[in-house]
Amino acid sequence: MQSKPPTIKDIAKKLHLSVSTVSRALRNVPDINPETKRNILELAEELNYQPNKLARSLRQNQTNTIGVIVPNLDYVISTMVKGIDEAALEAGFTVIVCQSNESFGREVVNTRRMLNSLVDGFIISISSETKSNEHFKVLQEREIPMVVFDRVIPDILASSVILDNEEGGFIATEHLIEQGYRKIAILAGPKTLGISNSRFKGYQKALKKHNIKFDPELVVHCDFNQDFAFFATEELLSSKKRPDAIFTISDRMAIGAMLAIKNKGLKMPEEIGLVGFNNEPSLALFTPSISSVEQPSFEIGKMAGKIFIEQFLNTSFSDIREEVLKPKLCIRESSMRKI
Amino acid sequence: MQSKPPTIKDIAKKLHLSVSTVSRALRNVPDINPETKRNILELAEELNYQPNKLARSLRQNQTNTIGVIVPNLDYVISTMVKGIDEAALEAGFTVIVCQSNESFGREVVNTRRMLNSLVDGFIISISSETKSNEHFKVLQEREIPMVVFDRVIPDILASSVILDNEEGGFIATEHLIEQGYRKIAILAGPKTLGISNSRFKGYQKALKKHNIKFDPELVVHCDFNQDFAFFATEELLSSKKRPDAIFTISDRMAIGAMLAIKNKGLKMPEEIGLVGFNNEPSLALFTPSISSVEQPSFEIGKMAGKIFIEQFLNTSFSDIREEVLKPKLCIRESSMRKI
DNA sequence: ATCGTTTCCGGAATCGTTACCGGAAATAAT
DNA sequence: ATTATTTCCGGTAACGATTCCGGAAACGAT
Repeated sequence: MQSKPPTIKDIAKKLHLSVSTVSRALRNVPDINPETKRNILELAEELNYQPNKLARSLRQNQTNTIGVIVPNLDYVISTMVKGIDEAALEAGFTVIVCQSNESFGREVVNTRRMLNSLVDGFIISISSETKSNEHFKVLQEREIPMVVFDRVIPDILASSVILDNEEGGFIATEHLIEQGYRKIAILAGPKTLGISNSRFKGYQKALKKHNIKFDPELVVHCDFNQDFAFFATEELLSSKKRPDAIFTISDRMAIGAMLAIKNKGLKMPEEIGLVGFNNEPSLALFTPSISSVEQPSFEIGKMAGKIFIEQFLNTSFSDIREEVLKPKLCIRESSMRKI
Repeated sequence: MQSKPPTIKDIAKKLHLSVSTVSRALRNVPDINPETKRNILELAEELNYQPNKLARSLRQNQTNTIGVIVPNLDYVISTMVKGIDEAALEAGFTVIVCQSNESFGREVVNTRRMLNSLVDGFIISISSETKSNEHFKVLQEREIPMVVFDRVIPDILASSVILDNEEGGFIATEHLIEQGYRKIAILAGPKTLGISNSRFKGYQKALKKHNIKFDPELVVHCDFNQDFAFFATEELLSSKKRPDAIFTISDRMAIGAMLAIKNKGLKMPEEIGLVGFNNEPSLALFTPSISSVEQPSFEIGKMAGKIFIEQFLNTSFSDIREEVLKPKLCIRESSMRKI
């Protein structure tokens, strides 16, 4: 009994019209008698007609779909994706999300697969492995719209929406300094990532401003990973130069650090301070609750989406935009030594 | 300078062949001279030819894409989706994920939109609002393959993969009983959801087995929501019949409950026990760490994916399968009163 | 009455691919 | 040598929509 979904042809036949007339009625174009249009729309409604998107996209060479490529779907990024989603929805676009799982290979594959006429363009946050940008240059040659966000791609001509990561590193560090901490360690992320370096730079800037000598031994580069952070912290705590505060550039790392601190039996915030980055909701639930740098994730995503749409609709060559949004410090128990 | 991507036609023209020959070479079909096939493949490689999926899908009336509709992307469900992803990848399928955000309306819309020739079938976990299943009956009439998982749809003929939720409720409750708790409250989810009721049933069964009288006042139905759970727990704790243990059917609710318990100044697990459901990773990080029922999420997803593929490839009418996987209790500090 | 303009519609090409049919050439069988 | 069978390839019609072109009918103006 399986009946195929009705097509434009079925409607045309039943009303003794041509497919072109039906097509005109179904879209919002002139050159159509209001009455016949009404008839067509009625029958379409009755048959529950739904246009075949494949056919339309094939013909129009346009899919009204944005390909979003992200390294993972953690709290921050999934919030950003929601922002993209909202911007897309408002413009009648659909979003397809692909995780690269921090793998360069999958990033390349995903880009290629989506490019096969599935999407009109891309909104991208690169994987931590990604160093080359060859696979994106192909897109540029074909003039396929592209916006990068969060983790941007160096040396590529595309609009970008990012957090002011340097500012984030700065306010976190300065806050610790103001709370009286002096030997502040940083758990920085992988050196390959721009966001790591920017946050690290902000850290250094804050130290300099307050005349605290920068000590390279208090810097640990490790993966965005709770376990790595745990071990790194253990090592820091048992070294001669035991820090009296730790700034981690992600919350996962902050949690790892906290576990190590608890293990060591140190009191927080009295003996050691801690500030994370991202402000994931669970931070408020720990004892002590953990301070963190909050970023406007949803807004970043939404802005990326809006810029994409804008550039897509602008047939004329639109300008490259670089949006930088400001972070905000969220102070909790883990770093509140002074009342 | 934007050059359109090469098509099968371009290849044909350059090699003075017909498109049908090229098409044959590009697929794995006989009726082709090995040498010409080699030539074609070489040129395709050189031009970096990628088949246009839209055209292929339009022609074949098949997209090799599975539409996955979920109420949200929390820890458990996103793990399940990863399982689906893996099964799909192995079979050469792509997955498109859509969140209904627990809204019936969006579920219907998403289903309809995806159905417009974007997907070959569905793997679904319904929203908590969903009561009617009309929008799925349409799928059945068109014989569109469909597998339900996690939260199943009542009264519909489709294969399903779920957790043994009754067993989950049972082992959690029995564990609390074995730890000496007697007045065990349950924060059950929305009454509309099958999983709520099953877990509740398991709870009752455990009480009965151990000859503990069931007390309806210790049952609270509320949303899967940390705040609701917080207030519900506050109320429970200040009532005459203050419970000495709480079983929540989700971890979010467990966290809410724990906050209320801490607020009240009760000692855990000495004065009150707590067991959650889902075993989210953060549970281990709280003090005290929270016990929870773990489900094999990835396996559930992967099995759903496999069954889908199987049914899709089986043109003959395949059997309805009902897979029920077993949960596992993960005991932590929040419920360990006896050593 | 003639010509020009609108208004409205149909025909046909097109998007890139696959599927079916048939036919020429080469090979095998009688 | 004739027939039968492979082997390999081309032509063409789909799939379902959009788009361009042109033309018939209706209307208006002179």
